[in-house]
Amino acid sequence: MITPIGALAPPVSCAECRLAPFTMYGPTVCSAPAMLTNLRREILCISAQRTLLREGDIPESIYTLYSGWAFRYRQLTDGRRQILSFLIPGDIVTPEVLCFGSFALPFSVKALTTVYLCRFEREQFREMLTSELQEKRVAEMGEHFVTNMYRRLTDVGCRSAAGRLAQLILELEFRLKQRMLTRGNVFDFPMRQEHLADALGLTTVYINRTLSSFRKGGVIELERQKMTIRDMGALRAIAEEE
Amino acid sequence: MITPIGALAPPVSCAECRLAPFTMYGPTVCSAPAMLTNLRREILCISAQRTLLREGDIPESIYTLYSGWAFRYRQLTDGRRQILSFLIPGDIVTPEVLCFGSFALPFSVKALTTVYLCRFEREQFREMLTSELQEKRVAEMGEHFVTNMYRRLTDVGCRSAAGRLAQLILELEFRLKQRMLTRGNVFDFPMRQEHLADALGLTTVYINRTLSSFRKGGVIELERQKMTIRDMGALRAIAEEE
DNA sequence: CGCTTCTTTGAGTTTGATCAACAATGGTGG
DNA sequence: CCACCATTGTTGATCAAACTCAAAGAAGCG
Repeated sequence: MITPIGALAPPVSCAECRLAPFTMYGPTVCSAPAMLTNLRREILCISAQRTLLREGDIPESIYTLYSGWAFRYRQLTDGRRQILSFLIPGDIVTPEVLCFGSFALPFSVKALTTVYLCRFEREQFREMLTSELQEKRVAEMGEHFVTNMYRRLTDVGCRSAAGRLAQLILELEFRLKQRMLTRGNVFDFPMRQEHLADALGLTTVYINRTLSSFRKGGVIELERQKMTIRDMGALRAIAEEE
Repeated sequence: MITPIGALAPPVSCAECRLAPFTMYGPTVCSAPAMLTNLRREILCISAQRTLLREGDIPESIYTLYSGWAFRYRQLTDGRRQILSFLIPGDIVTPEVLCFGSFALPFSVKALTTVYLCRFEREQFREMLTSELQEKRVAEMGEHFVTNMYRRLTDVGCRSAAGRLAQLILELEFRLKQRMLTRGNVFDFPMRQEHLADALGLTTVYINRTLSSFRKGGVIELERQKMTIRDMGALRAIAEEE
């Protein structure tokens, strides 16, 4: 089942969360769902376009994204913006705060759609994860995190427009599939072309042309915020630029 | 004093290391230099162009760079290469291994000049830093690390060739100054234009033209691997692109 | 000195940016 | 339900930043 974008509030008990089992805090939820529910301080609903966290903020809480999408970005003084990453349901908004403790954020976070967030006390959440031999999970998260960052940098530094876009689509498909948020090759894709442009270091016009070349080539379909991968092989080939 | 590039072997005792006080493990060295020296397993000398660590390696050791420069990079199948970061004397080669423990490296590391490395057992080095209330330092390192990564991505994604190059020069000047490795506005700059190109997502030819425009504008001088910033204000202005 | 690796420069090309106009789309209030 | 307006997406024409290819100079090194 695909989550209707930004529409669902989290259940009262974390035990009923259909998302949690597939996240990095999944094992904790499975072994002690009541504990997690107890730690949850608040459920927040934030509408599309609102800023959740601002560069320089020192967050005392850990937020998990239950439904809807968000993105993390840095803004230059002249208005240009680099989107650092997209957040999908089940993501922790600031994993680096889990790893390193609180510090002045070097980025802002904005809701792309309406989102529901679960708020936890930072230290409690940390202890929960670091206590019962789950440091491993935190470490794993850190690894994924830096690995992903390096991949992004490599993409933006080395790849053509088509390569970068294909790479991003594949990354999102992969992450959404892990969370059981795809149906076959169809999944939510709520970004405006402007977001894609800012994430990939391109302009909206060029994103548009690249997307339509994908469409004309029968590689993807994209309509009303739903992405369909029509030709996975072709998309992979474009991504690898072989 | 500027370290002659890649020429100096570390002293027998860490207490005499002139570099250590300015690094992230500095406080430890200052309070217990003998302990650090005891943990040091080996001193390695590796000549320029040699690969220190390969993508996929699972390092059991922590290496610190005592003298010389190195760089961390990812290579695409078609030969293109993205340099992720440059390592200068005093840097830990794989800080993420300190933060997250050992894992398959998502990048390779190569010596840019001849380098001297100090090798430590990973877990011992970690314990040393995490024991005596110095988790804070590890966390700080992690922060700097991710912050820097986001800056890099933003640079490559948003900035012009001149902006990126200026940004890189300023970053290196800043880091070298912290380690007392500059003399006024002069510092070592051992990279070939090829390395700059691969770090910034540009070509050598274009790096060359951008560098010579900087030179003609009286912004920098670069000769025999020595960089001189002639007009810091101008360089900053180019970097910010105001 | 001779060889190789770097750097520099020129000419021509490409990718992706800019500018501008217009078409869809979606949400709002009447 | 429709008219209206604000976003968002699409397309064309033109432009510029950065790439490619190629060849000649410097520098470094045994």
